[in-house]
Amino acid sequence: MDSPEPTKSPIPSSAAPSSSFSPVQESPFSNFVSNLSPIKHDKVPHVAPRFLGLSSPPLVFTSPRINTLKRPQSSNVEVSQNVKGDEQSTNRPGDLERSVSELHREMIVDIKEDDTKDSMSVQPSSSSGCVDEYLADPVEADCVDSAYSVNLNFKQSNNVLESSANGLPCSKNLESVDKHYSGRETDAVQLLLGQSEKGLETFDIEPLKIKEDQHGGQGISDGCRQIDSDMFDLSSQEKESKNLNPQKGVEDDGYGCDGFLQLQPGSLQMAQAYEGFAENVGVVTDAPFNDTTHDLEAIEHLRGMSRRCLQFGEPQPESTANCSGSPNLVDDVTTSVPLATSSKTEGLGSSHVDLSTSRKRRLVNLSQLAINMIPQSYDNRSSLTVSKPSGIGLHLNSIFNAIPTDQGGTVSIKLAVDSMGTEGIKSASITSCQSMENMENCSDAFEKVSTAPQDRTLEAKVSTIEGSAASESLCTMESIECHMTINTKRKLSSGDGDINEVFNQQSPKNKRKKLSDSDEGCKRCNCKKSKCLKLYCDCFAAGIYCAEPCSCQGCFNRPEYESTVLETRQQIESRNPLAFAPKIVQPVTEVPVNSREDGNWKTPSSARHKRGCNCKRSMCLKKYCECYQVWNLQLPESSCHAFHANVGCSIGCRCEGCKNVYGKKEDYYVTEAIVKRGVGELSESTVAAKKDFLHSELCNPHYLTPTTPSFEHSDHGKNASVSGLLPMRCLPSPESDPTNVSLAKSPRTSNTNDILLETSKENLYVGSYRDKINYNNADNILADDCHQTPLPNHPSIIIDSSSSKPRELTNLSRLNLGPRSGCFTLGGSLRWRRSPITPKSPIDKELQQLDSDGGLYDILEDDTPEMLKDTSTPLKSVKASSPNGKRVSPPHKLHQLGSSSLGSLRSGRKFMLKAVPSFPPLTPCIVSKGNSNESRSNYEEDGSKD
DNA sequence: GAGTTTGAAACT
DNA sequence: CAGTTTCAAACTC
Repeated sequence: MDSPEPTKSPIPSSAAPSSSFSPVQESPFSNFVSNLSPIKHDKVPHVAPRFLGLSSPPLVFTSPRINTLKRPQSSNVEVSQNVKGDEQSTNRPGDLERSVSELHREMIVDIKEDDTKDSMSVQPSSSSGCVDEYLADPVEADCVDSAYSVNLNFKQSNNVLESSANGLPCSKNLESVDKHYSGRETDAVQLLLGQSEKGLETFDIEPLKIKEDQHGGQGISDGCRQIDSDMFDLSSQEKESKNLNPQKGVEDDGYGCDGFLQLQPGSLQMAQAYEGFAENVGVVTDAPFNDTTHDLEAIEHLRGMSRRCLQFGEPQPESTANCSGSPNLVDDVTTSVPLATSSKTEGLGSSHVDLSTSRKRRLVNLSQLAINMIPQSYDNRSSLTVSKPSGIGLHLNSIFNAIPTDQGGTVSIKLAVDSMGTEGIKSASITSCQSMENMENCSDAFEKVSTAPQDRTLEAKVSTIEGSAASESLCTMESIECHMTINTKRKLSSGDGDINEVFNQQSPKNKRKKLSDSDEGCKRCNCKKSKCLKLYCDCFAAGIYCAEPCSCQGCFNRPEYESTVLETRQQIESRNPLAFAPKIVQPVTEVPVNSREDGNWKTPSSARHKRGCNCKRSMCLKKYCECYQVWNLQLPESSCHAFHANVGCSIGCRCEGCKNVYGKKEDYYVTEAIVKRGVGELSESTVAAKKDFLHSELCNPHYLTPTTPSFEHSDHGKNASVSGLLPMRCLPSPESDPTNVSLAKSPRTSNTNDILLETSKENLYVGSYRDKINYNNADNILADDCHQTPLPNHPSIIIDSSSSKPRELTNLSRLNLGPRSGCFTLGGSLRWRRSPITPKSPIDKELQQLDSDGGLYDILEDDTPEMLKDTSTPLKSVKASSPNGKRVSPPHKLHQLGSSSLGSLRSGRKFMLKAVPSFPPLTPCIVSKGNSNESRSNYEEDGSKD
């Protein structure tokens, strides 16, 4: 079911309602699809399909990966649907199209004028890319989270792209479009109009002419201002001419656009137009329309969305191929364009945005987007929830770590934004993203952005807007984007299973291109004897299906063997609930001390390995060391991103002669000792650090994947000492040692986080509780929505938000429970995942509180710490918790578990174990609903066992 | 590309 | 729980 079937299913669904794109449509199928594709995305480059349906098989990464995977899927699904709709629309020579085409022309003209000013330079996707990225970010975030939730926005973007694709009679046109950047917008428009036949070149020329003709009199300088007005006018005209239902658009906006797209009034309109797009068959036309009518920003958003969609699109093609009721269209789009097309399409979409968008607007829009995005997550559930981590527990963590490390809390946000933008740009031009390169690029982009005053303003706005939430969303966005690109690559490359088949369908060439483009970095497994059914296999461990990039032999980690995979996963999880949990736990604790001062989060122990390494000869200086190891996301995805875990060794490590560059075990002790000294005192610096840390964490996957800590906890602390961070946190568990918490924390507690925990258990609990509440509220809302309108209604939202999140939320809401022990653990992990975004607002509040109370950490910690706290035996070393201690797939199931056995919650382990095993199936809401009980039962069983 | 080294994962 | 084996990645040549 997970991968293949779902993908297929979506097709019909999409096909059925060609015109209507109601988010609901995405529902089950879309969810499945999203899940499937997302998996791929997660691994990104490789497009490794995750184990969708597998309830137990945590989707690969219960935490982040799943989300990422899902996102792409959702996007794909949506896209497929959209495509269908587009096809229909495009195919239909409706009056709307005509009118639209006309409008587009006008639009184009206007845009060009604007572009000439702003974008002329911008045209190169790069410049626009930033904005686009920003805009896109939201979308991406949606996509990312959307794993479950199908972001309307994303859909819209997808729709646009698809529509464009549809409009393009020939894949070649798309390519040409890509090549002819300037012509992109026009091309897109034309495509939308169905003028693709003429060819890109003609488009380029025509639009220009049009500009001259229509706006010849207008100065370029006027472009921006007038453009806006013109845009509006045009939009209104278009609407009228098209007979499009503005209302629909508005309503739709309510879904997706409001959340993300709502930027400015104009942008809103744009968003609406987009939404209207999705709904209306003439989506394509709408897209252009939006571009023209709405602010460039909106366009960029759309573009970014489309772009991301495209990126996802790679997977999309798969999904589309699988799902698309009309293989022709799919084939046309996918095969002709495949990955490349996706990128191209992105380029197109981006180009539109780029051209149209002006920095200022961008800035504004971005800020708004950031804001909107946050709400959207709630509203839409889609992106915000993104649960960055969803992408990948470890990987994400590593990624996030990297980001924050570089620039720290707020900075990380900026990076996220910037990176988003840069990524978008690059991705536009370059579909394939190379993990490290991408990151670097992102960072570079970030720098660039920072340099630009406008960008700065944006950044500031973003940061201010939702603070951590925004940053998170952004971060997630970035990661998502990266993943997206990677995923697309992977999708392209991946041909395994149905999903893979889909890719294959697209076109080997495309795949190859993508692979080649993106991917050298994206390594995948090379298993020969394990059949990719053991943790030896990175893919399997990551919860991803093996794909083309893999050179494994006798691989069973494929959609075709889903049942086998699931069973195996279950077995492994039964042995070690944390087996699939992220290995790296966030550094919450450590960051503050050394790294902060230095500004290096990475440095010493920003993140910790769950179990800790056991190096004896490598001195923790080689990749053999899991702490030092460069986590290429461990997953294929990671490989692409190639994020360095940069995890310092900690007490948990049993390494000998540790020389870990990122933090020696000895150093860790020292730091701990220092911390201990100051533990009792929460200096302002610590508080600030905490704040920063929170922000960073928000961005960091760890939060998303608090599981690790919990897991560690759960591990029983076999290595109590082993798991540096976790143990630290765990120790504090009030229950276990309320009074001695600090003591219990022991050395590790030294970490600021630990300190915080120590400082006030109450605070922690309270904070965590609050978080829970907040999250719960949001979750509840989401959950309600989900439940009420499972997939269909809020496909995007429900589906994605870290796919599992909705479930979790629902579970949480159910559980709601409370009291800390159980609730906390679950809530924490769950919250984070699901609400990295949603929570933001709450988080911000909490941060503020923390400021005053220093409880922020609590929240953060709560996620894991609570888990840990709950864990009866904090000291148990990580190993104990998870012998393997590898990736603990966190959370998804945690909620369920929590729900199932609140009473058992106390025993962190039980909880953890339950949670771990019960990874929510990749499939979104549906699964969650249906499986929730199962997972619960499982958890409960585990708990009973415990 | 083949072989070696390494340490995690799995097994006993 | 400890020890051993298996495994695949990382590394070296």
